[in-house]
Amino acid sequence: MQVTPELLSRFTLLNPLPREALEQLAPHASLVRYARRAVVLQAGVREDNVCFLFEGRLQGVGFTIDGREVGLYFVEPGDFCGELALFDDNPQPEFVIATTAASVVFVARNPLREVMLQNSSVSNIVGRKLAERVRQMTVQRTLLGLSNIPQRVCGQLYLLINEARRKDDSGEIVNPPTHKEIAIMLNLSRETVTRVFQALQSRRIIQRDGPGRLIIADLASLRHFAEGEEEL
Amino acid sequence: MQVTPELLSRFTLLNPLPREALEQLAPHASLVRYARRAVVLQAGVREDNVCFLFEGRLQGVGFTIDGREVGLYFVEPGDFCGELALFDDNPQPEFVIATTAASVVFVARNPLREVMLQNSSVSNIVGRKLAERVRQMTVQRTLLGLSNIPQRVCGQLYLLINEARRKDDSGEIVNPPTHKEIAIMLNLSRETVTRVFQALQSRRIIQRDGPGRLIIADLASLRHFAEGEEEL
DNA sequence: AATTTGACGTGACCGGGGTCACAAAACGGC
DNA sequence: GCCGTTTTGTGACCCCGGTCACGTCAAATT
Repeated sequence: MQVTPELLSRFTLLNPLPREALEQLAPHASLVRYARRAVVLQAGVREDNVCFLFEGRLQGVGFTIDGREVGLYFVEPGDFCGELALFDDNPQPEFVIATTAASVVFVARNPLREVMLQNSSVSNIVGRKLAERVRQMTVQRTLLGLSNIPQRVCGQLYLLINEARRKDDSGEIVNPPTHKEIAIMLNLSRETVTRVFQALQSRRIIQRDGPGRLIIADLASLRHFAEGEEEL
Repeated sequence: MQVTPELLSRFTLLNPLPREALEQLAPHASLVRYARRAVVLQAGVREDNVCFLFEGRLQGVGFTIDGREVGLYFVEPGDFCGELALFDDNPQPEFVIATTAASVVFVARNPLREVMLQNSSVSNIVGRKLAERVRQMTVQRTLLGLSNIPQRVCGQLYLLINEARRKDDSGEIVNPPTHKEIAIMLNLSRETVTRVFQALQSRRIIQRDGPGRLIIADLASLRHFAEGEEEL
């Protein structure tokens, strides 16, 4: 489906671009809808598109040699993935999979790369974004160092809230990831995540609200657990 | 200590730079020696230098809330770290520590950034390097997904050889990391790494050669273990 | 040479999270 | 609404890597 410059400008990465650049990119962009579980980006091959998420949620996923899934990061609406293709011609290192029905905007890599080079301020923006991803990966890796498992889960939950809306002492996660999706992010089994969630629910810290909405009723307590000031 | 353009050009990142750019950078560069265990880059503060490793080995290290060390990556001679400062003003996310006595070349971030911007081909090189780091982190994270622990250790060992010299079916690691340094990379205890090393030594797969040299006698077997085709 | 330090080696114990096996509930499509 | 599919919930068992507590050894420091 065709994409307008206006749609492109709604992404934080592209928003600072001058109008002309957006018009240059629009013909090389397309809007694609994916069902839950669909593969958005393939691992091991050179992907020729950068993928901007419009709605839904994506997850970067790797696989170990013995076939175990490894969760790498989540992509929230407005964010993007597959940006490594802008820097070199090496293959995409991980799969990107839709964890919910999602619509994404693909922008062809070569035109985007040209825009990046011509507009020197833009390559800054892209670089800044990539740097931010490295920081995210570092935080995520540090989470895995926690030997207290409930703490690890709480830390992940807290990160997920940051990415979404957050109020003073409560928050919510729309279309929360499944327990399994969280589990592979944290090197845990799905059952363990379920048990931690149970404990948090019985303490009225989190609360399900129908389908696709998780309410954080007591954000302060969650942070305490995440920071290890209190044991679950 | 003063740094010559020639010294700068010995780093793969800076090597493609034109002579004039190197001369522009040299006055803002300095050679510093560090003892083992010294902190080369501080976490949580804005670092004003990019750090090029001349000799020795560095390790990126994070700390969990409960004080546990988390190994993030190794830096081998010729490589660099602290490059995130080139992209934004946010703090350095992790510590970088010398695992052996090391000499590094600090290049002030602002001049390097300017060289990067003026020489558009150079920003490509930096971006490419950053992309490569993301790929490395992805591989490292995937290693942690392996539930078979000896396999995990073998995989790490194999990565370490790649970064150093490697022949057809044998190799060596000079100044190998300590067991503890490997352990924190893999979310393992030091003892577990020791035991795996013992197993590999008794099978004549690896072999210590005095201080500071680890010989991989049977690279093929090591790869088999790393790929899970054989159980240790 | 004596002392200290840090790395390596090794055994015993134990606890917690993986695994397996189900059951229940929620979801989605028709 | 109904039914297949997916997700969530829960118990029992058990293995294996963490932890602790040493001992050994080589190198650096005095």
